[in-house]
Amino acid sequence: MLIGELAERAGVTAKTLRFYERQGLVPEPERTDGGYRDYAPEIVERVRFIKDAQASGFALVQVGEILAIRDDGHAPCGHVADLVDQRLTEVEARLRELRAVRSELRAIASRAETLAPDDCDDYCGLIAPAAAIAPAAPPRPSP
Amino acid sequence: MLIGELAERAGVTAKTLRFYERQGLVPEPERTDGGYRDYAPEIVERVRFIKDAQASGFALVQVGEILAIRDDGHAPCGHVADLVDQRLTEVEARLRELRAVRSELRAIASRAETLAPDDCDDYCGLIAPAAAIAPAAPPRPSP
DNA sequence: CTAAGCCTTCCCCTACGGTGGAAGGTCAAG
DNA sequence: CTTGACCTTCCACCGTAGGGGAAGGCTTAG
Repeated sequence: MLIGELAERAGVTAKTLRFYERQGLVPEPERTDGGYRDYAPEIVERVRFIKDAQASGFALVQVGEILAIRDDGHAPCGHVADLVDQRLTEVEARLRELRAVRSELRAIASRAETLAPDDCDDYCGLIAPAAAIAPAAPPRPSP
Repeated sequence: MLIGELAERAGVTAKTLRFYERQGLVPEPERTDGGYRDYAPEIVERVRFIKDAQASGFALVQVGEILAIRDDGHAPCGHVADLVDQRLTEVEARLRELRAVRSELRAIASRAETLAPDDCDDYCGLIAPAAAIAPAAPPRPSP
């Protein structure tokens, strides 16, 4: 199977497949006499798995770890459970940040309904008070 | 005021200030005879405003738009209200995505408690069903 | 005179997941 | 023989918000 066919069957582009190969997510396939990549049919499943794992919120590095364990002949379940915990922590942190930003934006929106432009003497009277409420990135612990 | 002093007063680095200048967020200041940037004192407020707007969830491009309106002598309130609506829409979309990812990760975590590694015959029995549930990026509308 | 502590410009690097394009090789059909 | 569709490699770039460090200039105190 040439790269174009694999790409179509797996729902990605050929560029993406070469990228995955460079990242070590997809093994280097055989080559035809002409130098074309010649994939075994089961690679389709591998690429689909990569897409599924991405859709579940894993970064490609993590997908790579899972695949590497699998390629070593082990069941990656334990490592996957660890990765899930990691990702859940990250995702929840990001959710908290975004909720803070959202409430800040909502506060601005509600101020916008009451503040007359004439009261706006600094750069923007709507925005200025923001820093006092949502210090998302604390300036203290700089590594 | 030289760049180091402005940096310290505004709570950013000198690198950041030069970056803001390149992005058009801070006007090019006068220069001393020696070629050093020499800022007017009120620039401190401008840089602080940039930080506040960032903390409220605006991207630097958007802060630039607000400042440009202000520099034109207008009150940017109307545009700010528009920007707030835009950002709210984006932030809420991102929140929905992240919530979907989170519930997907939770589903995997709960499957991990029941699935024995032996039942895991494909790449990872925990992950595979994901695509059916959380198709975050629809493959159809590709521009 | 010289060393320290500022400042200058310049270019590259980070993470993330690819995308775009140039220059050229391969393969099958007409 | 040529055209067109496919493939190859390599290099560069997208966005975001800067950071790292080199090589050199300015200023001031000792």
